[in-house]
Amino acid sequence: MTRPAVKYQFLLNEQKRKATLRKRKASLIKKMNELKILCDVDACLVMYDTPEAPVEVWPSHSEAMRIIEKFDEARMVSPYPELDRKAFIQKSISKAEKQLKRQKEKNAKLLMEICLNDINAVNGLNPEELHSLCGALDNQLKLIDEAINAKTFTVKGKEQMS
Amino acid sequence: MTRPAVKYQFLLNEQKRKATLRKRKASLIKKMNELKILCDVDACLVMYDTPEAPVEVWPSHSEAMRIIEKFDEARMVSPYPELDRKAFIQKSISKAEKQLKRQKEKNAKLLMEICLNDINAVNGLNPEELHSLCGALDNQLKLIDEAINAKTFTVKGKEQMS
DNA sequence: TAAGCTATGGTTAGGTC
DNA sequence: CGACCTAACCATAGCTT
Repeated sequence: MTRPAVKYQFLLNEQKRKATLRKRKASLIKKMNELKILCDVDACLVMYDTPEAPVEVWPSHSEAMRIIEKFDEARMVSPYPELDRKAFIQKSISKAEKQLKRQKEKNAKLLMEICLNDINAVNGLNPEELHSLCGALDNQLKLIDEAINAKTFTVKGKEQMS
Repeated sequence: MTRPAVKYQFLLNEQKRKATLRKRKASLIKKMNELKILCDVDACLVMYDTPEAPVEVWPSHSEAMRIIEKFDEARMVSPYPELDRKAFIQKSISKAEKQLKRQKEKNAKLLMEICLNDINAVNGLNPEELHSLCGALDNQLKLIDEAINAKTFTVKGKEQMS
């Protein structure tokens, strides 16, 4: 990046490579955390140096697992193909319940932040910004409704199964 | 970051948040790719905006799956607990073979890069740098040996099973 | 081997189109 | 909504310790 003294490619010098890896890894994680805070996205990073090296995950083991589960869902493939249909749906219900819980926590956190930290900021907002804020709150409420509906639907599916 | 006009936290203004997400996401991926090239690490990023939004993965779907498999291994838990022992070990063999293939590809790529692109750089290296380069090549050879040994061991295990 | 420093240049918030 | 621009601001290669 900064002052690329040599060509922009694999660093043959092992010492330089290690130093660069250490510095840039820290920066990369910092950037990811900033993005998570600023935009409230879910993100995780999985990295390893060599196939023999231990895997490193950010921001945490548990959050990475949670986010990667979403990735598995997106593949439209059950990560547990051996489970029968009933067990898989029960698993989905459990997942939906956890998601609802997380959504509630997020909403509560957002409201707390607004109430505790941004009361002055809210007072100082212009009409357009206030409109945006209202929109954001509406979105949060909508998300709560959707999560509740999703749960209701899932529970109905469960009842139909048994 | 740059000119943080407001507080460093969740961006309430949706338009600003989207713009920031777009810009920073691109930078984050760029940084990750730079790190992968400069230091030859395996890394992937999994991210989604809201639980309803589609999952985004970098650098690619297939590479993310490969890297996340390594993550599953690190959990010391089989992602397929229902498979019997024989099937699981066969799966491990297949994985080891793929890993050996990747390692060979990496070594070939490294040697090609040195031969094709860095012949002048190698000529211009001072004794200390040449020493580092030799060390790096030794490491590569060592990794090849280790991969071969790992495969041999695995194949033996397979034979013992049948 | 890693931490601290600094000049250089890459990143990015805000504005315009 | 996003592409483009510019003035800050920040990341980081090369050194030193």
